[in-house]
Amino acid sequence: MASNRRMGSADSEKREAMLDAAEVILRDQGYAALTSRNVAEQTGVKQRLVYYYFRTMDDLIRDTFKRLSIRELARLKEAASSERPLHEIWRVCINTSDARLISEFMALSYRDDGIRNEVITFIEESRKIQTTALKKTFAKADSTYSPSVIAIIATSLALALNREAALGVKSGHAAANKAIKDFFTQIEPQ
Amino acid sequence: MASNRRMGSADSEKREAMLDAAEVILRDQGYAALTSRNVAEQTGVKQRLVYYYFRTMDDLIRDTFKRLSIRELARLKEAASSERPLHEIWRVCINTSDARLISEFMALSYRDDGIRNEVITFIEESRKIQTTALKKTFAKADSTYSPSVIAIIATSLALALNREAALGVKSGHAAANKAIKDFFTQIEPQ
DNA sequence: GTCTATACACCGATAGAC
DNA sequence: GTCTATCGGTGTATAGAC
Repeated sequence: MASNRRMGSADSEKREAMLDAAEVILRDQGYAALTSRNVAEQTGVKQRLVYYYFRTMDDLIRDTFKRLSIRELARLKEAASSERPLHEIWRVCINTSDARLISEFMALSYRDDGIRNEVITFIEESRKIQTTALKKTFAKADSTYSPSVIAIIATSLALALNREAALGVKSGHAAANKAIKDFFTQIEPQ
Repeated sequence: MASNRRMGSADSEKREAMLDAAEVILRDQGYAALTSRNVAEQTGVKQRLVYYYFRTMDDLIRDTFKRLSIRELARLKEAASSERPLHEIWRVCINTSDARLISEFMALSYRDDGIRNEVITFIEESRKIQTTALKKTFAKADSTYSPSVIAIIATSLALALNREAALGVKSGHAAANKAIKDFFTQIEPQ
């Protein structure tokens, strides 16, 4: 039963501010705290206005992830087209969005079809970008490693290092980071 | 302000049933749905009884993770003392708790001090078990790989494979799994 | 041990004024 | 565009009867 409530345009400044607020709330307080009242307060408006820009709270969460996804894929593409793609992609993965924010979207993706589809698309897109970059560089260096396997391992490791660092665990991190960088330097010198 | 409400003992059957219910709810519906009403319904009792066995809902969540943590560490220890520790530990990591359940505890650990401490202890304990097992096997095989780096990489990869499989993504998984197993077989043959 | 009943806060979403 | 006011529903936690 769709209501015929009036809605604001998608390029409004207030709307962007609400997406910003949603990111902050998700990161700091988790998805249970992502309420229309909290978004309104953080944005400096009244609760009712949130429903002027978003049909439901689910819509707001999805749009928040979509915006994040576009931003991260753009960073990856830029890194892939740089002079040292392996090193630059690793740098992007290690300096990605806050681990707390990612973990919220992960948890949500298992129960919200809309977010799950967005997350799957993001994973597949980023893996494609990474694998393509690795393939090119490996070919130049006559390496026999499997680009797709290295892509999965590096992504997994970067996520885990970020997650643990956010928790305060860091034993063995420096060594793992060095091992990956040494491996990439061997294939992509200078 | 602690209340002097009466409390049930820690080894009651109903209490265990409530922890079981909490795991199911967390896995299937997420932490926002982990309410005293839902736990009561799933356990077949009235809401009030949940507060007879747990002082607060936070206590219930923490005890749920503690029980899970003990169970998983026991499985790891058993694997480490088997005849083929590397292969057995990898098997335990790949067949660990449901990825959805883990992601809920991960998200919670960033905001609940009690859970965070339990999670940190779990990570450090399991890493110690893994690294010790790797060290022994590597020494026997004269391998020069760093046990702690391999432990972090393998754990990260297992978590990522489980997470993506739960989402429905599986491209490159078979190859990654094979690469790890080949590596372990090289060091730990038969 | 287990229950009914209840206090009080907060949630999503809407109607309709300005 | 932005607001006040409000609906019905659900959350934690408690008092106290049986």
